Amino acid sequence: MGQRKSGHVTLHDVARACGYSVSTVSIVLSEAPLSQNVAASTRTQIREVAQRLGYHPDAYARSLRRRRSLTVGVLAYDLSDPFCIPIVQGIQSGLQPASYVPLLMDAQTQRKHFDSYLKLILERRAEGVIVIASWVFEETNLLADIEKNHVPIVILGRDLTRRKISSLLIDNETGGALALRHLIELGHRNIAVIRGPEEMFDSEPRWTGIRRQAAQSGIKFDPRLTFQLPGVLDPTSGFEGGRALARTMLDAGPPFTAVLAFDDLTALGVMRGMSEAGLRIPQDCSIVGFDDVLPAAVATPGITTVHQPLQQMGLLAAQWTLEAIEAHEGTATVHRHRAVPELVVRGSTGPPAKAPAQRKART
Amino acid sequence: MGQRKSGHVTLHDVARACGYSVSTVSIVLSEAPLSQNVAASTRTQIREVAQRLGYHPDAYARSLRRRRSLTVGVLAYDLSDPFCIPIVQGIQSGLQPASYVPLLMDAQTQRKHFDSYLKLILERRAEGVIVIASWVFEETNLLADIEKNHVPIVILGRDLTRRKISSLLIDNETGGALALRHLIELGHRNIAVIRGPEEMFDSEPRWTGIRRQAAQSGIKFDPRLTFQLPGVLDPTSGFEGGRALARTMLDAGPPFTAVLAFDDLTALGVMRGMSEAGLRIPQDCSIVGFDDVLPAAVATPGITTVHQPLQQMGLLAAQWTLEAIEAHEGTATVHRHRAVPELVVRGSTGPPAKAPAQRKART
DNA sequence: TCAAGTGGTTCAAACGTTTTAATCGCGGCA
DNA sequence: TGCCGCGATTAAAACGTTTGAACCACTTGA
Repeated sequence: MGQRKSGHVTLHDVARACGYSVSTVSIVLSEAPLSQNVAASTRTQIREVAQRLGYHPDAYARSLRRRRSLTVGVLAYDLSDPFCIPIVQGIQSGLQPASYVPLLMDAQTQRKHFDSYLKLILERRAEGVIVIASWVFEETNLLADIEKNHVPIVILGRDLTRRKISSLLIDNETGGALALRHLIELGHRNIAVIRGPEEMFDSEPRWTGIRRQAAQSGIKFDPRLTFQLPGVLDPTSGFEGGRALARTMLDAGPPFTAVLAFDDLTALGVMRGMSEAGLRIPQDCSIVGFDDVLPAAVATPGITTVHQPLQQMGLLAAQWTLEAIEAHEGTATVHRHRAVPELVVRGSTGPPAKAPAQRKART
Repeated sequence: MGQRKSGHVTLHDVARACGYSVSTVSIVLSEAPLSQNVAASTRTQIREVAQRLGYHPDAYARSLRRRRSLTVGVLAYDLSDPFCIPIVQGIQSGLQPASYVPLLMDAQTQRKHFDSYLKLILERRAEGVIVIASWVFEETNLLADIEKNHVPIVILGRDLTRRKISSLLIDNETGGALALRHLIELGHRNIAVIRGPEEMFDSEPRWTGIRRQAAQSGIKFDPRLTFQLPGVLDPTSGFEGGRALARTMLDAGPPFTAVLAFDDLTALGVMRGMSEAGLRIPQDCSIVGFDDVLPAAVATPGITTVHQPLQQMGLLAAQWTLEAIEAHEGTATVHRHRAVPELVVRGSTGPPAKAPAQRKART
């Protein structure tokens, strides 16, 4: 057809094809206020031609001129962690009504990706940035660049309010306490604990909450039954870690009737490990997880866990971002919110066995 | 500082700050061939100032001028389906080396999103489009628009080669046959089957493969043990469907020793349902899934399933796209590939029980 | 008759880059 | 002396839009 060098149909093409000027066509197709002055016949004609040629406005040219990208960068540390998905969906639905679009980037737990995607988001002139950071996220100096360019940031999973960055957190302490309390209320006293890896921000506060609750209930943890996951590479390593630790704790001595796992994948790993050792869940040993991700919900028995309102958190993050964009240069308030966790009781927990957990069969 | 109306630092700002012209600065910062002619001292000075001001080139202006966006649109039908994630990761790693960036959109199984995101991808001048379509994907006329604008498309999960669109498929027939054969080899004869919902493209060929294998092995399915999942809303509905059907099949008569489920989530649902009825997996009933998604791998027992090389498929899709972009207007070959499925045997299958499955306890 | 609308349409400048062609001072060469 | 080449830098046009201001041919009110 009448295509030019570039493969795309432009305003020019449409203008030429219907005999009007570029301006008129633009006014009509972008439904500018002025389009009321354009004769109705002209309007329909232009629209018709545009449709026929398959015209779509060039977002680059448009954003350049309008100086708005209607884009919010979303940087997730790893999409293959089921934890991220509901958050992203929440963000998406929060952005929707303002007709903003997420520019979604998956860092795949690699620092270099993290940096380059942050740069990319900046170059694409996202009007705001939302970072989902459960780890990897060390204070890049790119953050400084983002601030220099006056792009508002919201961070999920980490408190950076002291750096004037709105932060959205899970109340890990309360969550940890909640999980432990549940076990205690069921009657468990000898409880094995698996702490998260050092690199994760969630590990420490969760452990703090657990100890707080333990102290409050007059419970002591046997150090021989307190473990720590090694550094994480990918989300499934939590599973393998839990599985391995299950054997360790069965082999290495002291009796216990329940396991408090760092997160759901770890809990699932423990469940597998226990099962391989011939134990039944929850009759021989109760297991609690954390996060309430999909695999925990659809396992059998379902994993009792601490639910986090991930979707709402995503939504809120989106709203904060939009608000900050709106405020523009103005007084962008720095928010902080701790989402309240909720215990979800499923089949993996029950009253303690009379005889404490011990290996029943060999694999 | 010396900021203008727009919050962003521009080439102009840098030029003014260091006393050189915009051209020189551009040449240096974009490392154009000409930059060899620029005095070394000038170069370092410019770089230094740019760094200090936090300059990042405007992707909009740049792409507009260069007429390249270095972007490939990726439209997933639903990111919350764990099925999508490995594909997306594959795509990402396939795009990486060519320094293309995925523009990732999640249609969330909503038709309207699908359309508007496809439009958006077009407007953002993605140089190629990859569609992950297990359903919802009816022939939008937007597809025609994409073609009019000469943007190459690759589609995953559907054969559209007759419309000259490169298509990447799972060999559902072989996969279905594989799953059934496994059960037969274990000695199962009375097998319940759960077919996929009509709306999904995978349902029919998978069922065809199953019947082919059945005929070949001289097996007949009892129509009272052949079910179909109702239309799907979200990925978890497969779970609920399976759970409900487990009860149905136990209640409604004929004996069976194994269940062939449409996909992993359904299989997990069946497992839950069976367990609630007091049956043990695999002793009392074997279960096979399809897809090999994360929840199936980390459940206990692990779900025996048909693995699909999702990541490689994503990679391949990315490579095809890049190739088509490269060819540009030229002879873009239309590819078709059927990925070969592979059986993954886990704990959910075993030899048939002496006594066929039947309800043991009430919930 | 003239000024002031009015409805319909267009000019032209801008947005922030990239890139081709030009500019400029200067030493060397014939 | 005039010309060339050279190294360093810059002017200006283009990419596809949007938009305030202008334009034009009318009509209308005074």
